[in-house]
Amino acid sequence: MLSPTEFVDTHRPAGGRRSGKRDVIVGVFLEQQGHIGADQLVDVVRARDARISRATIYRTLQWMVDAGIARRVDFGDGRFRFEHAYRHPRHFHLICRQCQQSYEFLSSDVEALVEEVAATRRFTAQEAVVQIYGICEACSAGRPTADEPEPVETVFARDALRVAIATERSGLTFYTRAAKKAKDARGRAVFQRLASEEREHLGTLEARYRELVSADPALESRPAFLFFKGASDGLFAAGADELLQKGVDDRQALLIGIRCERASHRFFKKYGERFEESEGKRIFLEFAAEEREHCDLLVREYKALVERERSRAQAGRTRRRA
Amino acid sequence: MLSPTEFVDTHRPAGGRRSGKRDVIVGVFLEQQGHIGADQLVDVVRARDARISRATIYRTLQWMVDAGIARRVDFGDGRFRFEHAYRHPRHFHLICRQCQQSYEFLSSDVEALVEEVAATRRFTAQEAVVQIYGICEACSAGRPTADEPEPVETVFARDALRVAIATERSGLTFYTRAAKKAKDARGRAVFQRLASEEREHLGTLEARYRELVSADPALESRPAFLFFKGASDGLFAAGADELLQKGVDDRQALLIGIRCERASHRFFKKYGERFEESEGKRIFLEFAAEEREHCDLLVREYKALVERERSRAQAGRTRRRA
DNA sequence: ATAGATGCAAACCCTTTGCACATTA
DNA sequence: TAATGTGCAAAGGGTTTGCATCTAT
Repeated sequence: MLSPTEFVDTHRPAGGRRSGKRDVIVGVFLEQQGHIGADQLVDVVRARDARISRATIYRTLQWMVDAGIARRVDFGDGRFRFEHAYRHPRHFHLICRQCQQSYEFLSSDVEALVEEVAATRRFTAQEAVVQIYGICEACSAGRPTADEPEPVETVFARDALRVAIATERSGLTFYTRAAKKAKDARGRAVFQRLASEEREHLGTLEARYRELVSADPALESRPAFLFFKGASDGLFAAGADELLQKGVDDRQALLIGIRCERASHRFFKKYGERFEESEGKRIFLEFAAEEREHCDLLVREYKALVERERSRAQAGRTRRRA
Repeated sequence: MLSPTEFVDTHRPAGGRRSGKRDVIVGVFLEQQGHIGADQLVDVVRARDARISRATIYRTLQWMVDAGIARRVDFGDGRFRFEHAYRHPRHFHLICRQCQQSYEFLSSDVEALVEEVAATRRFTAQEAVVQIYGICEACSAGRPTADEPEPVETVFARDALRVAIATERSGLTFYTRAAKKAKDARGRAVFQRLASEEREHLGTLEARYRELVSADPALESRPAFLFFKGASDGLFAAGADELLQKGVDDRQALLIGIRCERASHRFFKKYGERFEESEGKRIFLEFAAEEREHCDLLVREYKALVERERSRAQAGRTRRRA
C-alpha cells in the first residue's frame, strides 16, 4: 500500500520542481477527510505556515487536480470543493441542503445504466456526476450532525469483499444447480468440481471478511458505500440457457465454467481499475486475478480435453483404416 | 393542454403584482428551447425591449425558479443555465466537453436506484442530478454540431407510449402464460379474460402510437429520451410466485390480477406526477387512470365473488342445519 | 397609499492573472 | 541561468443588492 508521500510522487508530473510550500499544501490537503473548499483550505494551511498566499493555494489545487491527486467537485452552490484521491475511491454524493454535509456512495448499477445510456446515444462518457439533494437523516431527526467522517476506505473494502462474496455465492448456487440438472456423468462431475472450488474460495473470502470486521466491530453496521444489485447476478446468467438443455457433457460444462469465470474476471477488473490506490481496489483486482487464474486453468483443461478427444478420434480412424 | 400563459398563471405566486417587463422576460424565456444562460437571455430580451435591465432579468429568473416555472442547472463551468418546465419534463444531462452542447435523457431505472440509495441511508431525497460528461457523437465524428434542438416534448410522448405498450405486452404475456398454466377452469377463465383485455388495451395504445408517429415519421428513429429497462418488468413479477402453484382458482386469479394492475397503476401515477404539463405526463396519467379503473373493476368483481361464495356457504349451512 | 417592481451602479464572491521577485535543478 | 514557483494586488466573471424611483392594485 502506498504512503501519502509515495502516492504524491507517483502522480507528480515530469518537468516540475519541488517546492516546500507546495509540499505543505499537499500534505495538509491529504490529511483532510471528505471535501474541503479552497477558502477553508487556506485557513488550515495558514495555521501551519502563515506566509503561504491564497493564490499559491489555488494554484496548487489546480496542480493537484491536473496530477490526479485531487478531484474538484461542484455542489451547485457557486464554489468548488476538493477531495483527494488517496485511498478514496471515486463516488457519488448525497448532499444535505440543511447542514450542507455530504455523504458518499457508489452504485455499480447506476454506473452500468449510465454507460448504457451513453452508448445508446453514441456519447463517449468520460465522467459521471450523480448528486442526490435533500435532507439527511440527522437533520430530519432534529439531531445535530455527526461530524465524524465516514471511514470510506474501510467501508469500501468491506463492500468490495461483500460483492466478491455475493459473486462467489451466486457462482456456487449456479454450479450446484447445474450439477443437479446435468444428466451426463462427466458434465456433472465438472460442475461438482467447480462448485467445490467456489465453496473453497468462498471460505477464504469469508474468513477475510470476518478478519476485517473483527478489527472494527462497528464496521459491519455502517451504511453501504458501494451499492451493487444486479452487478454480480448477471455474471452467471450467461450460462443459464445451456443449463436448460440438460445434456451437458464435460466439454460443454467446462465451456460454461470458462464463460462464467471470465465474465466475473472482467467485471472485477473493470471495477478495480476505476479506483485510485485503496484497499477496496486491491480486493477487486486480487479477486479479478484469482478469477482469471481459475479461468486460465479451466481453459488449459478444456484444451487438454479437446486434444484427448481429437487423438482418440484419430486413433479410431487409424484403427478403422487398418 | 395548458397554454404558456395559463401555465405561468397557475404558477404565479400570490401577493405579487403584474408587470409588463416581467411578462416580456417570462414570455421570451418560454420561447427558448433547451437551456439558456442569464447573459444570453439578457441579449434575447433586450432585442425585444432594450430598456429592461440586467438586474431585472436576474430577479425574474429567480422568481421563475421559485415559482416552479424555470429550473436552474449547473454544468460546472461557473455559470448557471435555466430551462423552463413548460412542456419540458425533468431530466438528466449528457454534456459535451467539446461543443458544450447538452443532450437530455431520463431513466426510470436510474431514478429507482437513486431512490433506493436514499432510502437505505434514510435520506429524504428532493432532487437528483445526473450528468454524464464526455464527447458527443457529432464531435467525435468530426461533424459540426447539429443546432436543431431535440423535440423533447414529442419524443417524451413517444417514449411514454412505448413504456405503456411494453407494460401492456408484459401483462399480456403474463396473463397468457398464467392461463396456460392454470389447472382450475374458473381461474383459467379469469386469466384468459384478463389477457384479452390487455390485448384490447394494447391495440388502443398501438393505434395511438402509430398516429403519433405518422404525424412525424422521423420521430420513430430519434434517440430515446426515456430509458426504461426494468421499470415495467417488475410490475408483473409480483404475481409470478403464485403462478408456480398452478391450482389457482378464480378468486386467486382475480387477486393476482388486482395486484398487477395496482402495481402498474402506482408506477404510472408516480411517474406521471413527476412532470410538469406535457404530453408525456398526460399519457402516463391517463394510463395510470385506466389501470386504476381496471383494477377497481376487478376489485368489485372480487367482492361480488366473495359475497356469492359467502352466501352460498351460508345457504349450505342453513340447509345442513335444517 | 403602499407594497411590490425596476434601473443603475456598486458590491459581492470566488477564482484567475500579471508582474516582480524568489527558488530550484 | 533558465525554467518554475510565490506573493501581492488587481482584474475577472457571474451574480446579488442598496437605494431611489416607478407602478400596479
